[in-house]
Amino acid sequence: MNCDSELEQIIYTALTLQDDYPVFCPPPRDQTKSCSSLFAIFPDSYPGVENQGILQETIRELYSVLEIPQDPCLNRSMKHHLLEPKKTLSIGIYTKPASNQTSKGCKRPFCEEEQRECKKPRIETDHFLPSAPNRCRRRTIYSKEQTLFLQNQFHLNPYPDFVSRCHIAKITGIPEPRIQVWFQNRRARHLLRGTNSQVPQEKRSSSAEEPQCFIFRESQYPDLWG
Amino acid sequence: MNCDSELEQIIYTALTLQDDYPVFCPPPRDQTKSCSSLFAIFPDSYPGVENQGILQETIRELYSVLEIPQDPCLNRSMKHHLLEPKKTLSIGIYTKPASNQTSKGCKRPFCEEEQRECKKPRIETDHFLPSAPNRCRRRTIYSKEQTLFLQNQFHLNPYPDFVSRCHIAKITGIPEPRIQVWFQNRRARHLLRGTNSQVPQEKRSSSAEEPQCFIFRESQYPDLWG
DNA sequence: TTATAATTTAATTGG
DNA sequence: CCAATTAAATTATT
Repeated sequence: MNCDSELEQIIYTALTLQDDYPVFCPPPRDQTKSCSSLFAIFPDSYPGVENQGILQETIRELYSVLEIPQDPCLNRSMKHHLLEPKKTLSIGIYTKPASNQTSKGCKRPFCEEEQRECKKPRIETDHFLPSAPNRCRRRTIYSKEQTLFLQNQFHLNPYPDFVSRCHIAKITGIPEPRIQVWFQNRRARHLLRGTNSQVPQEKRSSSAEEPQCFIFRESQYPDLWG
Repeated sequence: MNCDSELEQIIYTALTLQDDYPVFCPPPRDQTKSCSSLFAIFPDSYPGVENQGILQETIRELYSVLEIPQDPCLNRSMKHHLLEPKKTLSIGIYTKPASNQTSKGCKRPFCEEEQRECKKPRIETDHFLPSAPNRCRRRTIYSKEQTLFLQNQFHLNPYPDFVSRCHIAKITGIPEPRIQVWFQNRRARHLLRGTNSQVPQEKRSSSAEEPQCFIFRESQYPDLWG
């Protein structure tokens, strides 16, 4: 896979995260300044990438659609891919130092107490947090076709790396962090780990060998492409 | 609480699991060899525990009563407590490498397909597995006193940890996994949908402070002590 | 039918 | 990444 196609995958997957981030990230303090300050963090050039202009534009669109606030909330795999210095695709997104607000690296939506209240029907919780639509994301249900596809992918490789998860995310339309969680839970339930059996038995694929070839033909999962 | 009393609690609780494991674990292939091969997995000594002989004997009894097959099926909390290397109470139960049968680490009773069949009225499932009495455990009923005690404990702390659940299990005679399920269901019913009030409202106890003191005086629950 | 035990699964936390 | 546990939703029993 060349750089451009990989970049395309990553950006596409990042775009699918947009449903997550309005929940995870509080809105920026000053809406008027958010855009300019946000775009200012991009470097002027990205060595190793050919179409600089398109890349810049795509990244701006990426951030705009994601509604990433001053402190970008990317998950670890995302950060790793975007910030990895040795990759030829190193983009280099920098985060501004937190000013006054205690910006926690928020992969998690809320602290413990807020989480408690989140479980209640929310009668008295909406007198603040004006723009937050619904702070409770929980419990997304995947369709039959999505689950079937995930199960098939799990059978092929129960340990997909970030790029593979991006592929799966693109096909299923599920954000990549949800894919990651799904595989974690699936491994916990259906993969006996740690115990002794040295039978082949769905093992973590060796990092040395080529990642397993996934079946991404549309004809096999027409419902996902409806 | 010293090591011996904690060990006593854990072992007692493990013994109360006996009703669960004949369902969770398939019977060993060869009944005549199960005992000897089972006892062989114990180490010769347990550093940090005083009464080695009594401990050995207790563990043998533990395994015997639990009818644990070659691949012990302990739930995760149990494994964590029994295998935790830094605990002074580290017992160190080893599992034999699986020989020919595909032994799964089963917290769940059956695999996915078998699990499906369990939900059905079971018409065709009993032509094999001769000694299994009833593969569907479901629906234990707790006595008035047990329920009352659980409710009181729930009022004191709706989130008991493993050790606390072991205490409750010992007093009530209910296996620890059932205790856990009971608290989960209780929280779902009486904690979350409480549209009523942000008053003290039964919150998860902070991990910093001492775990709440449970009332374990026999005089309060005479019926539980026969 | 209601109450509730049990099951499944996505999500969270901490290491 | 894993282990443990949670809430949410559902299933199923009494």
